[in-house]
Amino acid sequence: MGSKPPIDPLAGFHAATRRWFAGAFDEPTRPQALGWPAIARGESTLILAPTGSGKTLTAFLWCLDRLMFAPAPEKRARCRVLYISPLKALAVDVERNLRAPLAGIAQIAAALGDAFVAPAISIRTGDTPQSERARFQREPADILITTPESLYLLLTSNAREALRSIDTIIVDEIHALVPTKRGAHLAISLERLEAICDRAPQRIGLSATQRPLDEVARFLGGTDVGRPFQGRRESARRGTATLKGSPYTEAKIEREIEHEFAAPRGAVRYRPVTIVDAGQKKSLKLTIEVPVEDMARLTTADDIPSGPASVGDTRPSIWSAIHPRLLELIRAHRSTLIFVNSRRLAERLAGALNELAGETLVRSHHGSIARPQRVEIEDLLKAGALRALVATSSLELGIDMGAIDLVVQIEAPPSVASGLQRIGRGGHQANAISEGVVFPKFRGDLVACAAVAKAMHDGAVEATRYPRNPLDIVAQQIVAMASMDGWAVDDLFAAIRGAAPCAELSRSVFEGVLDMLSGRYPSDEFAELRPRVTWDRVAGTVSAREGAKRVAIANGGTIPDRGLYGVFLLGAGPGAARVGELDEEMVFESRVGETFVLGASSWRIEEITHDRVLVSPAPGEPGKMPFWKGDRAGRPLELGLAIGRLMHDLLRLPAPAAIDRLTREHDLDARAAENLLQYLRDQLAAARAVPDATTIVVERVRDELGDWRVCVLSPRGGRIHAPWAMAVAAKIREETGADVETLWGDDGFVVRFPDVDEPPDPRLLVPEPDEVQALVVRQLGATALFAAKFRENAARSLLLPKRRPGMRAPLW
DNA sequence: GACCTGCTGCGGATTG
Repeated sequence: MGSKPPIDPLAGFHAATRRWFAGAFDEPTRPQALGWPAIARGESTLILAPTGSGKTLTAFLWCLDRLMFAPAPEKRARCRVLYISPLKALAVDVERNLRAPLAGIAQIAAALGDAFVAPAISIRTGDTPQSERARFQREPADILITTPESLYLLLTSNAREALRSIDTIIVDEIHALVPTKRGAHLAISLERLEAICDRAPQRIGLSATQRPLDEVARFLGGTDVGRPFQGRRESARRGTATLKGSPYTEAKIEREIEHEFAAPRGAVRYRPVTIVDAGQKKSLKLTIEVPVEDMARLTTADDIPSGPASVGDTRPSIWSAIHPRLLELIRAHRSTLIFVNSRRLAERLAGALNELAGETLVRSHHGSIARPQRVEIEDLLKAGALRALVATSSLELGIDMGAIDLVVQIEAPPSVASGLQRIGRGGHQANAISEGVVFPKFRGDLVACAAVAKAMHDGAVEATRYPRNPLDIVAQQIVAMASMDGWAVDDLFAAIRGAAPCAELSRSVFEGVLDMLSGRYPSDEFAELRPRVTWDRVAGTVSAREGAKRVAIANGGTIPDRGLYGVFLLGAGPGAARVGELDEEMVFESRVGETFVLGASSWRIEEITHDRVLVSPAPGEPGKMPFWKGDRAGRPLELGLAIGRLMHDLLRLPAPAAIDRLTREHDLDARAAENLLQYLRDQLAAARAVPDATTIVVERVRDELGDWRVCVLSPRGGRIHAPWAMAVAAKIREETGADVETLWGDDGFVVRFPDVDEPPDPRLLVPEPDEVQALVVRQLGATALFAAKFRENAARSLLLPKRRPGMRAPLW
């Protein structure tokens, strides 16, 4: 850790590898120079490597060297390197990026007269045809490139035999997986792999800037308890001991859940992982630009309709000032990448810019655009053939986009980490400065932009944390594991606990999952659920029941289905000409003959079937803007507090000093700084207080119906405000009997009191710290959020196995 | 009044 780079990081490589590298590059990048020694020593290694720092070779060059110049093993033990990407597009890109070094090194080795093996590479994702899947099983490649979901499927099929010889695992863009259930799912898959491997594989993780790196390293390495050391007979004996104890009372479960979150980490032994922090602070040139004099008094009308409801609407809008300025920036640069925070805005902005330009200068890119079109757009951008692209976070990570020389961010990015990722997508040739311009949309947004800019310069990314004890993931993996092997309960428990997210899983909660999977439900209401496994408590074993494997395979993975309709070109062949997808509700509100916009092009609806929308192109025609319901990101608490501190400080500075600080430390242009200060003055005049890191502002108003509404203003973000609003609703019901409606967001929450004459008591809005948890727990079950999350968790636990592959899954 | 809510992936084994 932190060791000095050796004199020549290439010294240990074969002569051909060295020569090829020296011919292709000036010198190793920092991640390569620092990472290779640890990899060469065979240590599991986490490398923090910025994009564009040659991370493919950082992770792979030792593998390639070894695969080419070590004697080839027998055919069935051929597969030795496993590469895991969170994105299919990145998997394809990596395969392409490996070709040049393989060919180059081979050529030099041939010239030198040295014997070498030409390693075979195989990609396995959802796009891989059946024939190739079968071929991999017959003739394993030396390097397998795959996704977390496909790895799970491989481990749950006969193809897993080819994985036993794997000695190196590379997890790319690991930061995108760590804080998610997708990551927890992968962590257990890695333990399943570890359990079948001839020897424990070396794990190599590649990460963007993250904090704390220890947490990411624990995730990568897992724990030592995972490897089942005990014989099965002994396991069985210990299994019987748990039979006598009565299973669960509600109080016991509550204590267990409490314990899960409070358990000290001391007892767990994590596998050693060498951390190589090769991140270097990238030079950022940021500007927060406000293209109007006064954001509170907008004069010009926006001439771009934003949907059917606003046709003919000419409300003043900041967009009419942003659009021309954006066009100016695009025309002054080679390739501009514009990030927005929603798909709808991506479409609208691309359309507006093209209209203003009088040509198709700009395309849009987001999760609802069909993959072939996205690939085409990405290629154009990579080649520098596209002047500008409006994207959501779909382009935040993954393949390198060398040609971009300007990144624009519309409104504050969702977090400091994503802001850094996004601005870093520009100018990422070694040591180039990343240039970014941020346009706030409204005055409150301006404050957030200012706080993020400073935090980005400081590299103050939000702390990352992997989920603890995700029982839905545990359930799914247990079914998959049992469908492949009979397991002693102790071994199963140990294997699951090898994954860092489950390292502190308690025995009784684990057995609770087994209870559920084996059909022991707390109520007859659930009796129709089919048990997936048989748990023999006397023998201490778990085995699969009929059909378990099919369910595990057809419902694997963690990403919830959204019930989207596919959009296809009318008359095109099956599978071909997919344009993208639309939200269920959007489709229900649409009729044949209407036009809508997708991918910055217009389409006419020709037919709507039960699972797809058939369209024909309608170039040049105005269309309505689709909407999609995504998950709300929710501002991280750390960013919320940074915003709060900034407001607090600014209020206590004389105006000239505040302006000075905003322009010098927060990258605001002069108009932006003046607008921000005016905003704070206006808020002070209106409410005599500004919400900040230490002040919460409560405002009471009567709405149009005469009902009381109470607004609680705080910058702490939706992740805090949601449970806070729930606690408030519970408290109000318990103390006054009234059922209130609540609404929350990143800047506070609103409570509506129907049929109440008296102005509500503000003390109801601020529950005591020691009552909050109980209030939230009481309220939670009645919320729509809980219902949605419960449904997702049930699906991940394989309790809702209704999905048919390739078919739209309706949400009701 | 003004701004108006992300992304990621996706059967295997066998039969005819």
